Amino acid sequence: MSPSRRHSDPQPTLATVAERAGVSRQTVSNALNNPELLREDTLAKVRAVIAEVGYTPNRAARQLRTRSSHMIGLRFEEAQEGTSNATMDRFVHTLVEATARTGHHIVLFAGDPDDPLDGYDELLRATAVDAFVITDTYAGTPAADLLSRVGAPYVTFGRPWDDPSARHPWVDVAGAHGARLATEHLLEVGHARVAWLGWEAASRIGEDRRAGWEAAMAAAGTSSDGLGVRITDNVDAARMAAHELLEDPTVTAFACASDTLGIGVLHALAERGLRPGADVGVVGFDDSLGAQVTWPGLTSVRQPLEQVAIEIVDLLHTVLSHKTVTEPARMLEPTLVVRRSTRRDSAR
Amino acid sequence: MSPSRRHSDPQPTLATVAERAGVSRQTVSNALNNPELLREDTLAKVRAVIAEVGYTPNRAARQLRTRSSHMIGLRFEEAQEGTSNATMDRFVHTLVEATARTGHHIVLFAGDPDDPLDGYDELLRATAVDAFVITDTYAGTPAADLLSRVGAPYVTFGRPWDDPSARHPWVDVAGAHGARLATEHLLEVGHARVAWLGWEAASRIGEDRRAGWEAAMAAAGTSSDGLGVRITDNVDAARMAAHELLEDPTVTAFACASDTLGIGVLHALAERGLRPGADVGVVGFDDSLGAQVTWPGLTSVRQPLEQVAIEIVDLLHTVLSHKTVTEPARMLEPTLVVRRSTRRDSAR
DNA sequence: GGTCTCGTGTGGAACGTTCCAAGACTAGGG
DNA sequence: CCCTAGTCTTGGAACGTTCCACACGAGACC
Repeated sequence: MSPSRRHSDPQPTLATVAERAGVSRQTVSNALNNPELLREDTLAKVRAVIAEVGYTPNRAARQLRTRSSHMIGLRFEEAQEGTSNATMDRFVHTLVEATARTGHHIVLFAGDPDDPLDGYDELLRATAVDAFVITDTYAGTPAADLLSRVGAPYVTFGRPWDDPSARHPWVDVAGAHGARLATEHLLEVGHARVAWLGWEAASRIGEDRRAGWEAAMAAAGTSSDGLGVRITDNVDAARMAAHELLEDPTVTAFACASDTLGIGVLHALAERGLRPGADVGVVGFDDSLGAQVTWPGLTSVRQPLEQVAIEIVDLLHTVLSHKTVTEPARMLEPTLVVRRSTRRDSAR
Repeated sequence: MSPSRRHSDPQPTLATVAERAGVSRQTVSNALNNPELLREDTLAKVRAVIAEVGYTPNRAARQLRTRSSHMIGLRFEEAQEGTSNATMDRFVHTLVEATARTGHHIVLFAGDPDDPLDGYDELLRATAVDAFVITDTYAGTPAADLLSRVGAPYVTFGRPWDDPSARHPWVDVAGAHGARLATEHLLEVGHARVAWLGWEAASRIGEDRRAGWEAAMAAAGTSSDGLGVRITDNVDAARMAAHELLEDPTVTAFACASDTLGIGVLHALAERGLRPGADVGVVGFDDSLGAQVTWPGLTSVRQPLEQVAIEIVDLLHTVLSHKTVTEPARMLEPTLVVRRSTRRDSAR
């Protein structure tokens, strides 16, 4: 029994592979990164040895030399009730899958909720990540500004609301279009006066969606006066607002800025003995799990989050390969998922 | 204007700091990693320079030398409808925060859904992560077995169902206890015959929870014969099962293995014109967003996911510092969140 | 006064990779 | 036959950090 016998064989390195293949280290490196430089038989031989010993390049060494970590930073925000938080993992999952295809990984980091910049520069200075994906553009874009200033690559999910002249790459979903789809659907189903339950005026996203509702109402030639309400994103606030609007019997439909609000309306209907769909139409926003499971099913605007993630990775890839981004801004369109809350027939 | 002027100053390194502070590289390294080795004034001087130039150690270099990346791998599973998926981001968020406190980060990776091992050894061989957190112990623990075999550290969320003799560190929530709490609560509120809606027998977690219901029923001296049902985790299956059970007028309460099933019961009640809480009691499991927003609010068993994450990080920390783990298995207890679906008074 | 210890600080080497400049071999042209 | 151009391969250096062995000076002890 040899005394220095290791519990398992040490990790194979470039040198190990080179020796076994009878070539130099650099040749093995080329086999991995520039295979076209090698003669066919040499390449085949090296590859065989790589497979045989199960060699994988050491990321740290590669990162040290090339100054690129193949890691993408994503600040994982505090789970805030309501908004699009619940839909976040649909997005993150596709992001992980899409980045994997280019050999990148997603690194999550936390940050002080009161400091939108916290965490970014630490990772950057430690050269732990190559780029960032920024998802919170609700409250301006301080993180994006910071990264621009230090010249770090990033892509945002969300347009630069405050600065239309910003030239950084971003992907967003046309919320106004989604609200318009929702409203048009309700009008088509036969509702004349469609109310809007939206967020406070400070929310850019909320105002954008509201604009879609207004546009659809205007296009139908219906006045939207007194039908639009701004409240906080919370079931009870929506329930109470719905009760108030339903005092006017001509109001028979609600388009909402979120599923939470839509569910609040359903609560109000339940309390009034009104049937969702048959009596009053309701549309939510985000197609969250809540919309899917709540009784009797809430029609909702679905954001193409998978596509958003794919576009973001595509932009990241372009930015990281130092190409100029020809089209840095991409706006995607949401779709409508119809459920029983907008079906006039009460048949199941 | 100097011709070689860079857009921004290059990253400061250990050498930069050493030179400015008039000490050697090693002394700066010690200031960071072994401050007790330095004289007080030297330490102060070095720290001042570090702060002044904004130095952060390069992770790649450190990782290369110390062979530890301070990264924790987490395979981000496909979002599967139902189960505890919806609650996953509550868990992940705390995990990120807790790991940050020890200077670690979470790296997400994807894997072929059909291959539970996919992705693990690639990260491992590339020395990209120090350890893993494994969250899917439903279908056995092939990933854990792989990691054990190659000697890689890991902690699982979920006990080793198939192998009680397994000695790896894990954290889990006592599902049986949760179901027991749910059932006892329903009995206390005045329901005599509490039905159980659970998953198929193949689910270890499902059977564990069911055992809690059976225990509570037995303790109350009530027969549970014919009251336990095994179905797939889906709203409609639960709705139909509830309709069937409600044909027996003595059945006035349901404990469920998931919120999805609980919501299915609420659908059935709505269709029968029965009032949740007042007429029939319903308890779900997981305290998902759905339980919180669905009308009129679903009482549910809440898993202490934040605590689970904290315990996992604690175990990871112990494992990574090569200490022997004194208590590798930790079972946490869930709590009951009471909402209107179990309130007999119909007052709001 | 020499030696031994202790508290501090130093410079060389190493981690595993890729960049760089140059070497070895092959083939083609004068 | 030599020179050159081109193809393929090579060893040395470098990335920024930490490990290691050792140097230095001060005080304690014999």
